[in-house]
Amino acid sequence: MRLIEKDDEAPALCEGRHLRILSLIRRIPPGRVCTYGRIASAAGLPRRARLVGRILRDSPLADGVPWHRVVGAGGRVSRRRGSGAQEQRNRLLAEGIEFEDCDRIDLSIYLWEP
DNA sequence: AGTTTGACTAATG
DNA sequence: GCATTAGCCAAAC
Repeated sequence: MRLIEKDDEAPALCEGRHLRILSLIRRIPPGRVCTYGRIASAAGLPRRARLVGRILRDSPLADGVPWHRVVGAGGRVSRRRGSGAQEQRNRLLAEGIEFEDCDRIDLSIYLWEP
């Protein structure tokens, strides 16, 4: 039996975590949103909200996931590089989501929980 | 190998 | 409300 000499299994574990998070995001229905923190908790990773954002930003596996339906706690669209935030706003508006005070989403209406 | 950097969040003043 | 702090930790530098 071959001993594990290197860390060639670690990436698979990371990838599993990524996939678990991404598959949750995929389940958010159109016209609804979820938060980074809730996605993380639902994936069994409480207090790992930053990981969710980082995956959406970096992972090549994030192709095709409705990233625009993930918002910050309190229903705010997170800042980021480029015009992604505006794009997210547009997509959410296109799905019928209304903003309050021009920048906040009412989670009591639009929040989707896994 | 140590430090910095975030698509985050809850708590506190 | 806004600023700060602390917790979080994988990637990038």
